[in-house]
Amino acid sequence: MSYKYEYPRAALTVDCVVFGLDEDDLKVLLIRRDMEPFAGRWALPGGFVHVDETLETAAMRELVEETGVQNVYLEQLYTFGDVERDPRERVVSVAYYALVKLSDHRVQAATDAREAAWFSIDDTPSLGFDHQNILATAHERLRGKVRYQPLGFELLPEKFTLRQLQQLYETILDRMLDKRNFRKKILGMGLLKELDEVETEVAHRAARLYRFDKRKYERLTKQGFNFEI
Amino acid sequence: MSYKYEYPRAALTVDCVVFGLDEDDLKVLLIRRDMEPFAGRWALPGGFVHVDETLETAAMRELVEETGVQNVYLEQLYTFGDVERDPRERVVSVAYYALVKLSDHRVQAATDAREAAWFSIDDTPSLGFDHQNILATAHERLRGKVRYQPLGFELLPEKFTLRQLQQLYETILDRMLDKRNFRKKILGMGLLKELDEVETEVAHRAARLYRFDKRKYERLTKQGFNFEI
DNA sequence: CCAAAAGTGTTTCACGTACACCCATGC
DNA sequence: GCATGGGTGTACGTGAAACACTTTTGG
Repeated sequence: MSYKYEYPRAALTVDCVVFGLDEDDLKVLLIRRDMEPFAGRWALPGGFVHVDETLETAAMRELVEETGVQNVYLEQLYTFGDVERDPRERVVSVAYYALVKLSDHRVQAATDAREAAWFSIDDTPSLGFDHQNILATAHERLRGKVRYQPLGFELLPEKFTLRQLQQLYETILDRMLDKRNFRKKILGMGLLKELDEVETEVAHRAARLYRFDKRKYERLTKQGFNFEI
Repeated sequence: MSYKYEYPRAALTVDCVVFGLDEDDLKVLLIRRDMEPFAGRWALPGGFVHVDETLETAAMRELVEETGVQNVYLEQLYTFGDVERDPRERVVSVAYYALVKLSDHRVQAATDAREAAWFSIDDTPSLGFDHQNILATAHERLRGKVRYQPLGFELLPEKFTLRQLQQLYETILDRMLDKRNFRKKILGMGLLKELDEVETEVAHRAARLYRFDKRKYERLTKQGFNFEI
């Protein structure tokens, strides 16, 4: 108890909403709390911001510590500052959302000492604090932003089929898309590099694999191009 | 010096980017600092968050205290948390942006004891802290959002002409719009109520006045309507 | 009567949308 | 050979964009 201030100060935390895509199921990574308050309840990974680290650094650090998740797309979501959002004391939380390639992270999340698990976004347990609210805000942001920014590729493996990509949009936007129109539009942007590979281990004709050309996207963006599905 | 904590804590502030529209000039409200650091320099209005008030409350309180601005559209922008952004100590700032009807606030801002003034967005003085960065972020957000949400009306008087509205979009989006197409589109949405009044004190044919029908907008939004210019 | 801005329709083109069949592959 | 999904083109309608002149009013 050795840090003193003239006025009382709110504590500052970060919380992370980690999204992953499992076939046609949007999932979120939760941890089970081992301390009060809300001990035993599921919650978003997160924790206190150290005084000598940036907010983004804190978010990444907590993600690694609590879930093993690393090297992911991370973006600030919103800052939640209701006075009573934490029963202990005044805590302001800067929320982030992360997009991970589930194929890379399926195992790691389970190997940590703390209990971490993926839940379908529509079937989450009751969460502590105002985390239900944070989760809903993140979901809404993802739905809104995925149409205008190439976020979706962060949820897929490096190499993917057009069907996977279409399914991603159908899952997140929650509506069916026409196959021919979808392919016309996405290929018409010229941002997908067609690979000389096809998917394997499927019991039917194998689909061609593509890779997102991030360099080209950045180049076009500077020239006024706008991504849109 | 009486509040003690086990770990050091960042201080928490709010900063506000207040936009106003003066004819065809987008302006921002700045205050001149009377204390170190950056004493004498211009900066965004803002200040420390009290431990018993929400972030939004703090932003509104600081706005009133420092500029006299009241009853404005206020929205959270982003939280800035670089470690060295304040030379005194670690300070995390939650930034908000506000849209005001300049006609209502032109006088008040100047009557406060502290010096406050409106600057053209493209001609601001050098700002203290990372406020130049916050300002740029807010400007970008406004430009991006004004096309998809009826934010613009917050910058105009209750009653306005179509010319004023078009000029608003031209100013914020920084490109010319076709008069006939603009009118067709905006009137086609059915969100403007045509009044039985015309502008006064102009040296030519007076234009009809309109009012934005917020109720109708909210009703349509629930039915899936999307505002777009 | 002149200056200044208000107000008004039509044509063209691009793009979104709807829609159905053959093909390649693994079992 | 059959089940499964991969891959492909066209027709139609809607909406965006380009574009110029007449009307009203105040001075």
